[in-house]
Amino acid sequence: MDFETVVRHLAASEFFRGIAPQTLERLARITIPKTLAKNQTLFLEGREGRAMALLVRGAVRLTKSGPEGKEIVIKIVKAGEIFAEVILFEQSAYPVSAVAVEDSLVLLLPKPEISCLLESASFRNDFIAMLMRKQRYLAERILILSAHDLERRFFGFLRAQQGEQELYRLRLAKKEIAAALGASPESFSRLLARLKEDQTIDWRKDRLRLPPGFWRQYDPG
Amino acid sequence: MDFETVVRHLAASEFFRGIAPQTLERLARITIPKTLAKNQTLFLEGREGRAMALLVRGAVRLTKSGPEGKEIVIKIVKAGEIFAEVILFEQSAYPVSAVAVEDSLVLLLPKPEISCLLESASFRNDFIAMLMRKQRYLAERILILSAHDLERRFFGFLRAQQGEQELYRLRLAKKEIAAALGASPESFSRLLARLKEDQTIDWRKDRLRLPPGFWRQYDPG
DNA sequence: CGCCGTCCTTGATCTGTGTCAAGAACGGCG
DNA sequence: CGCCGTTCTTGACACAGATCAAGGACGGCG
Repeated sequence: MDFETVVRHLAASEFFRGIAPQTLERLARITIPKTLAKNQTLFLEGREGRAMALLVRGAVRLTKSGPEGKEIVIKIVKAGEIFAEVILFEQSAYPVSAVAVEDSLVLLLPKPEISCLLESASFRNDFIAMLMRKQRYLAERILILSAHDLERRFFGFLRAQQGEQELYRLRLAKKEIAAALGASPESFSRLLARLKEDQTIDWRKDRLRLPPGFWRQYDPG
Repeated sequence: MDFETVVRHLAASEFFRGIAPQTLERLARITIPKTLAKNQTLFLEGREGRAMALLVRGAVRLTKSGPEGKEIVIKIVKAGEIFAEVILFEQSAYPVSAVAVEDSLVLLLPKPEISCLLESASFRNDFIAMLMRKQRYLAERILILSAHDLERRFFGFLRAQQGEQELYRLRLAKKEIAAALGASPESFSRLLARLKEDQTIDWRKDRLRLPPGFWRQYDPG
């Protein structure tokens, strides 16, 4: 990938929007673009790292592993988002593993340059605001995983992923979604069977349709 | 509480350690000290707020409420920690409720002054590092809640609270601990009964004793 | 001391979800 | 097209933990 393209991707990202052009070029000079095939691992939990990542295209699953090799999904990163920024301060080991769930393109941004950018008050504010949004997201996820049943988690997932639509395009495999919901593929399959039975959803291939006005009468609890 | 005491508390906190004395005094001038009785609410989820908080003494439970009034504990804040810093950027509504679990003392630090402090590179680094620690904590908590059984969560809680000791002082009521573990009081009570039966623990009043070498042979998974 | 409210325990039962197993559907590839 | 590995579904079963209910212990206070 050529330099110009990297600059364009950076400039297009919500995150680096406000950065001065020459700063951006300096940044672009040290960013490492990397394409990931579906299921390819970007980094593993516990490994050392010195770069944070901007996901330009695709989707990446962040997981932590529990007892007996159980993998818990912490977050599915979507295009435009930053991840692994935790590496920039204090600790140098990734707290999660990152695996592409679709063919993806990431830009790796080495640590030192980012620290410089933080001198700028506006970038700093954006950066901190991003961290706080993540903190809220994780707190919310704790709530969802421990207080919502699978059905609620599923509709919450849909909304988080693509907003309150009537028609969804699901690019992830069902077992991927099950994992993201913190459930087994079997349980998720049973949930879908039940919802189909009740006429609440209509799922064909990767398209999911909800009845009109579904979200209006839906109570997130 | 007098001005000098506030300055002393601020200076003593790990968080404001590196701050210049005159800056600290300026900060102290606008901080609002507040004592909380056990079970007193500091703020409620969803309410507007403009101040973050430093817990000087005591302990505070942060919760989110789920369907049917179920309260999920996100974190138990211990003395010396900052909380509600999420209020400083982007959104002005608290994402959690904060209730004292012991008699406590908090210092409320209004937003504008903190923004100024971020100009200092060293404070900024500490601040961001703190945010990242929290992010790790929350990700870890997601793992613990969804992949560890109650017994593991209990020992993990002990360690997180007071490190790997043989003797613990538990200031919280059992039902508080149960809630912090994401379990019902009944389940927790049964767990304790079982562990007592197995001679793994000895719990009298608020003192808990583990057999010597317990942590060496304990596998966190 | 005795009362009362709260916390704790214990038992019985319920339920959502995990696990195991086996077949069915799908999708890529030769 | 047919094969084979993967994913998906379905059924039977297991189990941790929730819930409901009731009794017991404790602590504060009059």
